[in-house]
Amino acid sequence: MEQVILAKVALSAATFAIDKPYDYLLPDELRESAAPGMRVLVPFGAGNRRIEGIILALSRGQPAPRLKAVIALLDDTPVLDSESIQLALWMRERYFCTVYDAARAMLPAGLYFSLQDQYRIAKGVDKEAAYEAAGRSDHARRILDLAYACGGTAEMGQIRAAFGTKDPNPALKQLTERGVLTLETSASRGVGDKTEQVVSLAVPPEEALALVAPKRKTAPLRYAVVELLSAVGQASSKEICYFTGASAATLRSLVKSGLAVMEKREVFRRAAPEQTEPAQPVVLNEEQAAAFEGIDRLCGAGKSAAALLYGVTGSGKTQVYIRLIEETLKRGRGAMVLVPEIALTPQLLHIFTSHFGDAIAVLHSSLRAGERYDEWKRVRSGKARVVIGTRSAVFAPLQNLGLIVLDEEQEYTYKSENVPRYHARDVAKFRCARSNAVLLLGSATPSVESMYLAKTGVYHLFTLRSRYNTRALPQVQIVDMKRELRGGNGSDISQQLREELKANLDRGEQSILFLNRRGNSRMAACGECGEVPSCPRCSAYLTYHSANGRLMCHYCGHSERLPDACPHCGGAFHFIGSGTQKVQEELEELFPGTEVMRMDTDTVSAVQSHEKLLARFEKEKVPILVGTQMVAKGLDFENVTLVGVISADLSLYVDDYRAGERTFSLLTQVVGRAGRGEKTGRAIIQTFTPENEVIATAAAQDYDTFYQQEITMRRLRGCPPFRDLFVLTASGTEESRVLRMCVRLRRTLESWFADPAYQGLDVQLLGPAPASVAKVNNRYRYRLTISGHNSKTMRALVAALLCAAHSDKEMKGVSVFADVNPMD
DNA sequence: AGCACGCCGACT
DNA sequence: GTCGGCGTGCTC
Repeated sequence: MEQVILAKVALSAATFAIDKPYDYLLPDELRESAAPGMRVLVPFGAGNRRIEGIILALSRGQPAPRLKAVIALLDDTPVLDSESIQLALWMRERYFCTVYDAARAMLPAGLYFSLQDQYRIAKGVDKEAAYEAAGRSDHARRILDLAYACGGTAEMGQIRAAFGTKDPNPALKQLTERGVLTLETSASRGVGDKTEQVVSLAVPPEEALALVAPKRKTAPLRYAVVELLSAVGQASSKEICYFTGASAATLRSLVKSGLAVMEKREVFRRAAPEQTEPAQPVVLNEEQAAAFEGIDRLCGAGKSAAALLYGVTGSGKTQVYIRLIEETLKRGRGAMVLVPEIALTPQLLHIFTSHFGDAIAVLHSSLRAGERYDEWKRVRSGKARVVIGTRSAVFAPLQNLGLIVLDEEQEYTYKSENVPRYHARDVAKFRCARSNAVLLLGSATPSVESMYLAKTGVYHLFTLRSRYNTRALPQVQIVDMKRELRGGNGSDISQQLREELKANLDRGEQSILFLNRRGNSRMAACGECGEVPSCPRCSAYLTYHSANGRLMCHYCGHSERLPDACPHCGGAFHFIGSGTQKVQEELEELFPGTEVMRMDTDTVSAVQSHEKLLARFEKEKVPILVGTQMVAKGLDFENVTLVGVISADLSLYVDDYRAGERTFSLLTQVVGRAGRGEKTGRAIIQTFTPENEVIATAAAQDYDTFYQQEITMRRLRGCPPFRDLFVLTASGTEESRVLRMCVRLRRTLESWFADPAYQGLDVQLLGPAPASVAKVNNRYRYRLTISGHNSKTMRALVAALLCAAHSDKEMKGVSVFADVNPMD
């Protein structure tokens, strides 16, 4: 029998339950150019709607009767190599996402296509014949009217809009079958690539305002947009939406009514790479050299390995990284450095640029789509052989990978909270295994999991115990805030801290105060009745953005103007939140005439200003800096000799097995900020629970004791690394149904576990319980947790459960997803 | 998810 | 009689 070429394709339209490689026939004319890793346009489902897919493999095979054919190729070179395809398949199994979800995470947004279907009147069909074919069908006639009105082609979007709630598909199908219409699909490159939408007024501002003013009450957004444009002339549609709360639809309607015009404008790509002096060669001290040699030996062995570099704050891990990368490049291989957040590591970026210059590509989420795409291409082409970036950079198309460094590996930003819910550490491990590369986890306070694996010999362990220039650790003092309170001091600043600050001011030395808050956001609260505006769609408070003066919801994006007065009692609003402002005020009262600099999301908007603030703090020797978590990271200032932690407890008493680890890490980092220069540093930790072991060990900078306590607790409580938590989240608009879904899931699992085949499986079911944010976007969320071991069997069970939930007919409208060891 | 097929009520 | 409602089942 005649052999044909089959393409195995992962589909963008597939959900997890139906996701698998689908077989398509590859037409002869595509045989030459098609290759695995290319995206394709294929028909799918009973309606043969055209969707995007990606070729996973090509093979010869027998023509099956129900096989459909690939319509077109969307790429001329593969966008994924075979390793990436393997990784995508692995991610599906590991993170319960579709293969396409995984592929999407690997590609820069600038590569996305948006598919547009359009129906064209077929060649050689005249108007009369067309309407005859439409017969008495009202729908078909309307489609033809539309097509002829638009010069013979009607876009699917137009047709849908014209039909409203009615379904145009039967009529379209009829016309297509009778040869009157032909379907064409065009693929255009995705959003934001090199251009942005700029909106400006089409008429003079006064005229525009006069036109929208009468309807100010009924169409406030239109008015707000016109008002903004009158003031600023033109703005990108993104900015307008942010500042006014208008949607893209509002902008379109303004354009449609002739008030505004929208045009695409080129935006400038990548700011010219900062010119830095070539760096001096790195000189390692004895300890660093030992670690370097040990790790480099692993790299040279050409086998995959993982190592943990445990180096106390200031022990110079970066120098070790640089030497390792140099050697990796010498071997002709590529290297990757992952950091928790690019904005917080300007110094690190600077150092790497000065060492590797143009060989570096920087990838992180706040790059514009075009910039990211450019960097991605530089990596793929081999021009850039060192990649530095955040979580998603772990997918960079770096060839011949030799080394991946995960700096500050304990940071939670390495875990994705969106689909695909991957952990960069796991993906890095996979890539290293495939490329015989070395994974290096670096940290001053390693995650308990990683240290456990290092201690049990799974990872090689390298330790840097001495601080750079053998500087002494700061002297740490714990202050009991309960006693302060009893002593009549209700403020945020204890007696001791005040005295130390005074001493620093007298000596002309600088101090940093750290507020241990998880979020940096500000809420509006009524001064009279205490009302805090919350989101109408989510069970969350709205946060106040001073940049646009609006209240916004972090979960669903809802945004509203800050009311002039409390809608309940008419009282005035004031702002509560990270509390940095309050501390700033207290300090200004304590030390009149002293400048107190504040750093939180309210004073920091972009990467730039974060750096600028710090530069000013350093250069002008601003006496006191108050800030949230962003002051804890990577700041090295000679003249800072005092660090104060205002409220050490706040991150500790939350319902998360990682709370201790996170608090220890934060406190250690903050304390390490003191005394980087010639002078010895001091640190003060204020707490209401001075007896707490996490705080005590952090104050003593005693990771080993902290680790021993924590690992014992993890073992006792059945938390990672001893067990894994599979969290299933059900969501839907009806709370009772969502809860019922969780109960059903639990029952299903219990019945499966009763099967003798699973007798040996060591599992425990917890919940259902409402998610920490119980409602998002009007959808209620409940969670069911399975504590067990992340084995193939367990993952298969969870996958089967998701499929069962999907096909549960009584549970329509409730969706379920799974996450392994989530971060909240 | 999204679409077709199929089976019941209210309309020309 | 048919148009159109939404329950059910499949997607190469």
